[in-house]
Amino acid sequence: MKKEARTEIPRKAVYRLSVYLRCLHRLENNGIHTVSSEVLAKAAGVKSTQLRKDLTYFGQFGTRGLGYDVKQLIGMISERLGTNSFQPVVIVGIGNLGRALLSYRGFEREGFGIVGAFDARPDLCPAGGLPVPVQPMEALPGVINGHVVKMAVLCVPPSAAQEVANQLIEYGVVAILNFAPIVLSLPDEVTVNNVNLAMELENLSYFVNE
Amino acid sequence: MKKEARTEIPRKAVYRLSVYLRCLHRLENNGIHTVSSEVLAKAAGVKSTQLRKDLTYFGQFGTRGLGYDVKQLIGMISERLGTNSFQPVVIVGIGNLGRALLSYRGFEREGFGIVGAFDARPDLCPAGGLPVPVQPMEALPGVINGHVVKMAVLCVPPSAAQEVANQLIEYGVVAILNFAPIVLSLPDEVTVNNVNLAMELENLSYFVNE
DNA sequence: AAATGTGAAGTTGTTCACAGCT
DNA sequence: AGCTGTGAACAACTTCACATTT
Repeated sequence: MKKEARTEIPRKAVYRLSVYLRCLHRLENNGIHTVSSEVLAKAAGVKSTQLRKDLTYFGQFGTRGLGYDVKQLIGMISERLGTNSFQPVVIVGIGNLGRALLSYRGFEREGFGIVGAFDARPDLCPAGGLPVPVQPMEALPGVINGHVVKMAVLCVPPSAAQEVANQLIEYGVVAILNFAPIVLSLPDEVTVNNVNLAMELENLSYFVNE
Repeated sequence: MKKEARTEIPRKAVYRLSVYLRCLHRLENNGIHTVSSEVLAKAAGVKSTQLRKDLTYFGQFGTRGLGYDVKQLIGMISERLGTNSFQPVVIVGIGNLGRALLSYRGFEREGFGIVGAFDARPDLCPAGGLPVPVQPMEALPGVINGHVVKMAVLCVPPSAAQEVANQLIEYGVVAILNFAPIVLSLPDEVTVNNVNLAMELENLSYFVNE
């Protein structure tokens, strides 16, 4: 009930926006200023009509007979995705995967910054080479409040995931990137994106058998 | 043109099969032998009609008035997903993420086994604590042939991804789990699942602004 | 009585066809 | 002439309603 106006925009369209953004950045780096829906769509692996339809969910940005201004489109999409402004993120659960994500440089480049890493047993997490220290769970509410954190990455074991998610929500987080292989039950106003590596492999496996 | 019969089954339904499988395993561990579509669907976070429709793509497995046999369903889904038999996997690109995936134990449990890890510069990959040694790219075709590998996990930098993907296909791989943030162009008979962490965060970020 | 399986209806997302700018 | 923007047609997926089975 809070996601009015924007809820009408297909979630898949929002996903594709990220793909377009990446392609546009590549074009920009190559010194290209203007691009047609045909060309951009091909780069993004979609049909040109879909690209145009996706963009019109957000407004009119093209020039008929000419195409789209690369810089302007980048600006528009970045703004809509909220990657223009700095977005603080916490990561909970510093096992193998959590550590890898902490070390992953890709986030900063896109406007995200990890402002806190947490684990139930920070003493068991080798601190070597991590950009931020691993803190105990007790420190979580303080950091979330201090940085006004709205987004969290969840890498705890499945048995702990629901409980930790509940805590995150309670402290003010409204969006969770969940790597734990369970279905979280959370209020509707919270957005959850699930990434399940075993599931992706299983899915591929299905298609391997012709 | 090769995916006859099976192509008719919605890809999303295949994805959900993995979710159901996980829930069924949990039920089995709790000593539950029979489950209704209502209960299983709730556990999986879908509607019961959808669960039933998904299952009927593969046959009839329930008993009216009673429900589904947990063990039997597990067997059926595992077989369809191909996780009953051992599925060898190679992983290419042993950076932060690649290393994390190598150390991730979840794969083995699901019937997958990493039979080879490869990197353009194995000398730069600290070998400590990895279950398999990191080999140079030259060793790739030999391993793929030797183990009849059909699936690969791709964690190389975006600039190298397309080229490495082409090699993998050439050597006989038909399914790729791609972590590189680019759109791979590959023949239709190859299945690609993309996982893009920055994109998942961007997507969440969109929903953070109400 | 309880719960599955399924055609039909409904919903959502994609593509077409072309009108409308530049 | 070229390319965008968009209502209408289409396709894919989901949900409903209920007949069917145990």
